[in-house]
Amino acid sequence: MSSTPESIAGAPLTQAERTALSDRSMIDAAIELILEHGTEKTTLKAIGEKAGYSRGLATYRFGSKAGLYDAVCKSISRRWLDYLKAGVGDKTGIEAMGAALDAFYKFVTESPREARVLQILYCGAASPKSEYRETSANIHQKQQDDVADWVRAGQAERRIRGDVDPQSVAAQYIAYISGITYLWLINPDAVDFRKANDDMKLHLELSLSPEAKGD
Amino acid sequence: MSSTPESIAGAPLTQAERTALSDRSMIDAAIELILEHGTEKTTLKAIGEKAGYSRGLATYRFGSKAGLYDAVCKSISRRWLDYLKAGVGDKTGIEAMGAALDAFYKFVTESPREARVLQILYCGAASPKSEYRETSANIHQKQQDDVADWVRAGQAERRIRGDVDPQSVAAQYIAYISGITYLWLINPDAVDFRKANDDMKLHLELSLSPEAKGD
DNA sequence: ACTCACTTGCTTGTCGACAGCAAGTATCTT
DNA sequence: AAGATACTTGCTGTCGACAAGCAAGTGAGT
Repeated sequence: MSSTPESIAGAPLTQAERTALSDRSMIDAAIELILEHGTEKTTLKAIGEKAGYSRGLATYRFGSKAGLYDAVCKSISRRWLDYLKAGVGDKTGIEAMGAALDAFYKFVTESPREARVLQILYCGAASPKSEYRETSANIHQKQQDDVADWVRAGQAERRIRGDVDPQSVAAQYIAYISGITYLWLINPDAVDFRKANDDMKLHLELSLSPEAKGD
Repeated sequence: MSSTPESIAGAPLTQAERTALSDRSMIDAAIELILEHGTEKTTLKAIGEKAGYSRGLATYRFGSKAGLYDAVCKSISRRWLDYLKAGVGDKTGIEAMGAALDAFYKFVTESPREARVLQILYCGAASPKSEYRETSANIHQKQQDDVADWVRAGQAERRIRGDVDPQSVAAQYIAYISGITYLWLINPDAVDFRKANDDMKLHLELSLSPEAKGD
């Protein structure tokens, strides 16, 4: 009976390859199932079996349901950061903020499933005793700090008015993205991402550019 | 043996009064427990017993855990709408949007527990099969429509530039409130609500008022 | 105003499903 | 071959849900 799952295709896998494969499979299965049933109604048994393993592997590997969701969260976040990096490059100021909105739109349209699941997980992190709350808080904090840096750089180049507080602008910007994604999640038809982002870009221009009244 | 829970205080209660009392008690208990443990780790047994009843009453009365959370969501929403009405009155345009931000700040500072729980419940509504998703979607949609009306009224009075789309501005505005509340929830120290709202008001002024360049 | 049939509020017994754990088996590694 | 590591299976306590039962409230007929 040499037809173990791995050896069917030929060469046997190393231990490292086996764990990498089962990790990937279970994270993918989790994404699929969260999309369909949400985080609460998705069971570890369903995840393990959909990935082609036993009901117990997910717990064994990730320690707990929250541990698995934390891994999924980090996995999708990495993908999103790739989009972000590719879109923004080393732009700064209003330009960077506009490019990030475009990157986000691209992420949502090209990988809507990942985007949805990421937002669902972020929402789960809002619960008082969520075990991956730190993960969400750190990601949001880092993104907010990056935006604040863009604003500061823009101010240094005199392309953003000097009397705005970078941290506050960044908070507002991140809040918009988080909020619009939530609205899209609970009522996809009610949100026109393209239009909302274009309007946001216009408003950023109007409220941040130094040419306007004041400053 | 006339010392039933109700008759201790004197007059016996009517059926309607009894349900009103137990409903209220259970909703209050749920708010308390959600604050402490989140929605998932709060049990119906704990809610019923904290309210002074049996483990089974919550299920019996609200049908399911989701049914109870739906009731809590609606209960807190009503309170928030009171704040909103009192703060905005019949203002319109940018003024109304500023007043709503002030009302929201007041709600968050005066009833932080309710505000937190409401946001936690909204987050729970993001899950694909959440049974109170409709409730959240409706509330957000209605608020967005109200804001759009303020914008239209402001445009009619020539106090808001005519070339912005009311629906889009409203979406952006609601997204900001939703997003900043989420950020506050997962990391309360990182959000200065007062400052963020003041900045938001300034940016609304800059991007919506017709005196600026263009239009 | 008393009572008896009926309704409604609430509790308790029970069940299937779940997350998590520990002990066991199969597969790699040296 | 023998140890290490990937994975499975047996088990337990707890959960939400349901249904049957109990107790308190209600109202029509006398």
